[in-house]
Amino acid sequence: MENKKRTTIHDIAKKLNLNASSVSRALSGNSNVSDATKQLILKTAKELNYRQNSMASNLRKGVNQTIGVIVPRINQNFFSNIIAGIEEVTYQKGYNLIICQSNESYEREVKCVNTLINQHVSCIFLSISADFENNDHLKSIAEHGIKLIQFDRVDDDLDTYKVLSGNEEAAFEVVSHLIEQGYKRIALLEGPQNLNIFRQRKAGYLAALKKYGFPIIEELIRENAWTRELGAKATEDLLGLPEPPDAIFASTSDFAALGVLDVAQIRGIKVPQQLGICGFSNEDFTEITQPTLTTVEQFSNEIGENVANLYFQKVKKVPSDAHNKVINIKPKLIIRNSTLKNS
Amino acid sequence: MENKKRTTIHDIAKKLNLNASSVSRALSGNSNVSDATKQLILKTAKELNYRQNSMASNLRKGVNQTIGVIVPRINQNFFSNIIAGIEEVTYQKGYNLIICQSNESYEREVKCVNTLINQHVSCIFLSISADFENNDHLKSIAEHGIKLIQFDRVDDDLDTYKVLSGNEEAAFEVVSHLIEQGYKRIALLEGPQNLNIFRQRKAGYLAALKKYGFPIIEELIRENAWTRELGAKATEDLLGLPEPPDAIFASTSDFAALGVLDVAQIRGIKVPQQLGICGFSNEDFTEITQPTLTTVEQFSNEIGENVANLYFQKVKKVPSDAHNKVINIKPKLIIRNSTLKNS
DNA sequence: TTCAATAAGGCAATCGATTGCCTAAATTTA
DNA sequence: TAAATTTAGGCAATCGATTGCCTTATTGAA
Repeated sequence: MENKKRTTIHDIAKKLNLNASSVSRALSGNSNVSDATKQLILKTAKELNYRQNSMASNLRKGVNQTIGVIVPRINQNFFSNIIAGIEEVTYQKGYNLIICQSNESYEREVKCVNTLINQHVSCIFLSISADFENNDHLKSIAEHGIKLIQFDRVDDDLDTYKVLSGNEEAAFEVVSHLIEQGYKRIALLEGPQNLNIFRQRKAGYLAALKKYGFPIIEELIRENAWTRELGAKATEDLLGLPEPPDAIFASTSDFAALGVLDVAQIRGIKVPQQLGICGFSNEDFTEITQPTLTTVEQFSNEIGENVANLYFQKVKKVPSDAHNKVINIKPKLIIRNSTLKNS
Repeated sequence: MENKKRTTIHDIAKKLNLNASSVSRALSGNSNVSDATKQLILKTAKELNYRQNSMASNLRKGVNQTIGVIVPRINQNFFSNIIAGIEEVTYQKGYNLIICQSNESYEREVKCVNTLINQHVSCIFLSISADFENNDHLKSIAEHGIKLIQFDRVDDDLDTYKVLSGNEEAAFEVVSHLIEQGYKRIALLEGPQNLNIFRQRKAGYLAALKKYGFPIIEELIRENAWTRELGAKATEDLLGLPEPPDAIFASTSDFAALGVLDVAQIRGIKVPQQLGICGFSNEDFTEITQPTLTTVEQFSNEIGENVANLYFQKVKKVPSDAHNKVINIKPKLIIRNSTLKNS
């Protein structure tokens, strides 16, 4: 049933008593083929159901219209929206996407990189995994003549184009907003500090405290609270302090903020009156909770579009220029009820 | 700075005064190479930073360890979870994934298929777009010797392996549950009927009504309500009827159910006492709403895993057998407060 | 010591498309 | 009409890896 043999340009050539080179030229719209034979070739190509073999073509031409994308998890809103944004642009350009997920594992990230190198992709778009160890694998990308664009979670030490979200500014805005709403003891749920994004968010938190002359209270800063459960657990701890916080900034994610809200509801603590809560990323559910959650919109789709456009407009064209350039996608503070103490 | 030339097996051969064939054999772990030279080759391969060119290898071997996936939208939870499930399996097998989104457009779906055919992927996993027109493009997949597995939204006319969610059974269960809770006039928000999944959900709805001897009331069945906004609009209409429904089954999605809930809250209608609401797909937010939403869990991750396993266990091995086989992933009714009138 | 069997590795074709170079025919120009 | 130029299309190498076949060299058996 299955035609194992696919038709090649040689089949077309044989049928028309021509040489494969003419067929190739006709199909690629090249000159040096008369209009009559060109039409004939196109017609028989259609008849024989011919499809170009991209592998052969790419091999010969030494290029590959394929881009590799590595993200920690495909099925996280933030990343799947970035991928959607990337895909929108690359599709227009006729490029293919090979998508890999590192599952937050360094080992697996290395394997993904190796696979993509073997595939000779023309560029890799990467957001590093949570247990990032070192950038040897990223260096080897360049060694094999492959471009690299980092986004969101990046290795600062590496000299590549980067597309970032303004994490520090956003966190600064969040904390400023909390302070202006009258909150006095603001706790921070922070993520793994080997990731730039969490370092930056913490920096923004600290900068805002400093600006307003607030003291830095170490016991109000909690590490590794990035799931709903961990957010809840950290909140239990915080609320058990002799001097508990009156606001919690879940800088890790909206899920952590949800965990905070869970605990507040269980304990009958009024949000935002007794406790202010702010998350990060503007997940869908943040406008459904009671009260609705203040959060930060990161424009993930735009981040993806920018990454892809960066490749086509800069990296692909002027490779030597592709160093240490950073694009910042400015996030936006979305103020909702969970922090509106004053209103 | 960039080493444009990547090392090939010929470079290694030249350096060691060997023939490329020996290098190839050594690297592929083949016999016919002495252990001494094999070690030598592996060592120099590492020194020269050699990476196999998958394109060349695939071309020669006539195979391609790549699978194409086409989904309506990458950034929809249901689909991104399926992709994550697929990726988990294919990654283990050393296969790559090329992911495309049709954006619910038939034209674009056709283009995606063509791209994947050109890429010589070994199999395509597909869920059809909402404005599906005909299956010509799907037929051409087989004509080019490429396997096809359909999942979730499938073309029934086509003779392929399929992985489905038990939509009809699930809808039947939903409506039975509503009836058992004492709801008397149950409305249906339905999706485009050219998609099998929505036809099946409607069939389940009708079957349940029939079983319980309930009449089919056409004015309670509303088409194309699959977003939050459209769900809200349909609800406004329904509640404006002389005899409004006392339950609404948003078979299209949880988002539509959310729209229903919006309207109920605006109008001060008590859920579940005055109006029962049930959604579909078990989105994260359904357990956050007030009241929590009854819905259907589809186990999207498992669907993805099944699709991929199907390929490796059946389709790849016994191609001739790959016809008209259907795997059903049984969904589960998640009963929450929005339909618990009795309790 | 001789012959057979095995091991090690080279040669060259192949996968399918592309492209530089060359030739023959057709067309233009002088 | 002859020379110059353009056009059409063939030839063969190439991209990098693989593999069937063949040739030596080596080992073992008789």
